[in-house]
Amino acid sequence: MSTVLNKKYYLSKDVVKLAKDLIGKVIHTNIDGVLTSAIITETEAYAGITDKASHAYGGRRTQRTEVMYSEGGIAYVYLCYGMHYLFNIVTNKKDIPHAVLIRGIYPLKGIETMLQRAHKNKLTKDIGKGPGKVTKLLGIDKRHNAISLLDNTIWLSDENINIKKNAIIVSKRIGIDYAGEDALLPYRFSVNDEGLINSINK
DNA sequence: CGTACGATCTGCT
DNA sequence: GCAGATCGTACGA
Repeated sequence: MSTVLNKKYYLSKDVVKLAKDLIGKVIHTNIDGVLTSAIITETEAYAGITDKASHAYGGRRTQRTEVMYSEGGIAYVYLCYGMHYLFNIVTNKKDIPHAVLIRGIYPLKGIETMLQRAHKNKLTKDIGKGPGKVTKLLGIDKRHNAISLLDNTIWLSDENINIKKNAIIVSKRIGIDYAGEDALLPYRFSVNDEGLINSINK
């Protein structure tokens, strides 16, 4: 049985717990006329105005970060290093800029399309490892910034994929050395390859 | 208006 | 392991 993640889910007050819970959930996109879906294998939490690694640190509100202050359940997509789109899920209630960055996925449906988008000819374990690759495979770009995740373009579901607790790795976040001591926070969650394969093959 | 740089990936060494 | 690609955003002048 499959359940689409609803508004209540995204309104969770605990962004770190949510980031962990999203491991093993399924993300679907209906973009450019193609349906794709993939298991979420890696996430990072960005905990609002007190988190130095967050774009909303210190309560910063700009045209770009305004999206993060919306009510949970929408997408925050932005360009990084001038060439990669990064996909985040905005969580918590309005005016609390929490978000979860999706850093890794593993393709389930629409694999042919994803291979084309990645310019690859075969499926590998690491095809969806890395936040820039996630958006590339799923076809997400800045057009999808601020869209609802309760609609039929991008949405998430719980397919009862059972990831063993001990297959989830908790670590510090990546690429945020500028965040001082907050760079050390255990806000990154990922499932190891073995745990992932075990969950898919049943 | 100018400028510095980033929640990265790839290919070459 | 490292440099290069490449550009919107943020912020100071």
